[in-house]
Amino acid sequence: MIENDIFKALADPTRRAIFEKLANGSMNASALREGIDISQPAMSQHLSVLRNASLVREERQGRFVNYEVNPDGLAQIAGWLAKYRAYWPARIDALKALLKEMDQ
Amino acid sequence: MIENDIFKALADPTRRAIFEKLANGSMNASALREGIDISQPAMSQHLSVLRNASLVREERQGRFVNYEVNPDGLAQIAGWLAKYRAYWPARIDALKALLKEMDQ
DNA sequence: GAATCAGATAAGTGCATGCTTATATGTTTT
DNA sequence: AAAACATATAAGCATGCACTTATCTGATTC
Repeated sequence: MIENDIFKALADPTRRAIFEKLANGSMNASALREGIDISQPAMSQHLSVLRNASLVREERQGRFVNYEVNPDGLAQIAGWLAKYRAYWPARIDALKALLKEMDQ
Repeated sequence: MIENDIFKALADPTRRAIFEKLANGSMNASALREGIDISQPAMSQHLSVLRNASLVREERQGRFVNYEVNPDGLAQIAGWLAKYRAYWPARIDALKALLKEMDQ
């Protein structure tokens, strides 16, 4: 199940950090390692998990592999979340605040 | 980190099933077990994880413990997702379709 | 074409996690 | 107050998962 792959992929803080980094601009696997204390194989494995969860996608460029956010995965989460929007009104103010805070 | 707790909690399909069930109406731990092949302790442990992730909350009623969706957890996910809404336009049609589909 | 480089894969290891059985806690019923 | 009941906790076990080192593949450079 893809939904399961997505949540499992995001259950790891390192993978969320990688994803966040990619969200600020696509880059190759080596560049992604900068600033994160992680071995080359570990990064490769994390990227594989994110790829299988349709959270990122790759594009080979010569001997580099460029990675970028794949909106499909995000849409899946949005879809999952939407099932429960009946419960959002209770938290709508907190959400608005959160969004505003993030816009600064 | 609470964000981590939330994604880890949702990474388990049984817990997502429990959460979904609660989203359709609050109920006690025993009622939750119906239809899901799961032991009493396992259910109790899953509920503990969901509780710690602020995805559900409990309310003791006599010797029963009533569980219900806690909007706080959902708001956290919505907040996380919002950080990446720059990528939503690319998938906005798919999302709309998803939402419409879910409304039937 | 040999050396170098980016990245993926393989195999092994330790810790996290979801389950089990057994037992404890707290509440209601008789 | 004893029995029954709803739920939680404890302890042990098997599997999953994130990491490691070693090696492989494919592309580039010299």
